[in-house]
Amino acid sequence: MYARGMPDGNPPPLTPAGFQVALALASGHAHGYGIMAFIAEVTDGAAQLGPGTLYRTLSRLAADGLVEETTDITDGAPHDARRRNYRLTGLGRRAAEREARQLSALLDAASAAGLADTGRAESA
Amino acid sequence: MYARGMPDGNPPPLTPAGFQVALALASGHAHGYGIMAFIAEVTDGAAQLGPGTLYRTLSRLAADGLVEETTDITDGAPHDARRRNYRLTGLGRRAAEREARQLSALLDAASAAGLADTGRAESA
DNA sequence: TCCTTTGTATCCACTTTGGATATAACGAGG
DNA sequence: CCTCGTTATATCCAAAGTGGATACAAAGGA
Repeated sequence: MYARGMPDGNPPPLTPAGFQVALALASGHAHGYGIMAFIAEVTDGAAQLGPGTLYRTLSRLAADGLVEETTDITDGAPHDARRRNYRLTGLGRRAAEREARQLSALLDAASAAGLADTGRAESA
Repeated sequence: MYARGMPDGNPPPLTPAGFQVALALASGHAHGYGIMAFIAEVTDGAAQLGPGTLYRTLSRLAADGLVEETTDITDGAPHDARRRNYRLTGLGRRAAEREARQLSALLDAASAAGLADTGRAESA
């Protein structure tokens, strides 16, 4: 029995913060501080992921098997012993993909309702 | 003083449920039950907005001036006295638009990270 | 009449979040 | 070497948001 979602089955739903963390990891940011910076940058400061939410979310994701800590050093970075690096597991990736699909459906509806400057397919 | 956000200034951020409700209203669904059905339909049953969250969210949005109750009957519907109809205010619309923009930014990042089957601009 | 569906409302327990606080290693400058 | 600002992780508390059960009642068809 795992905390949520079977490792081989369907991934559990992601919280908003969980999705943001997964997105940052998928974008090549491996450690906490980098994740915070990335999210702030992508959303232009609008969505701020504070340390409380961030580290709690990381542990939860790890406990659920969506994320795992890595030991391999990202060479290019000067090796900071304080850093803890993570990567998405297969399950975590599937969870993020699913969440993205759902958000996409909502945004399509938003476009249809005239709430979004349709960067999405509006025609046809 | 208003609960959150000035009526003329910047709208307050929407909760996930708040965005869904606003989206449903913008899509022409005026009352609670219809909103629930719409969200379930759009997300293909994945995101379920239960009655607890729904009605609580509606009152909160109303208290914050993002939504207002309407008395005008949507003719075409057989007039059901039980229904309470709502519409988005200007402030509410701006809040929803902003939220859509933010989600859009996150989804763009998700596309860039290979998490989404890019329905969005990937080319160029 | 009876039963199902539509419709709104409220309650409780749980999860999630935001923000403050603490602690410490890193790196640059003096 | 010492100090200071930044990077970095961790934990705590109070507040906010959510999910689901429960309740109640009107509408409408059989």
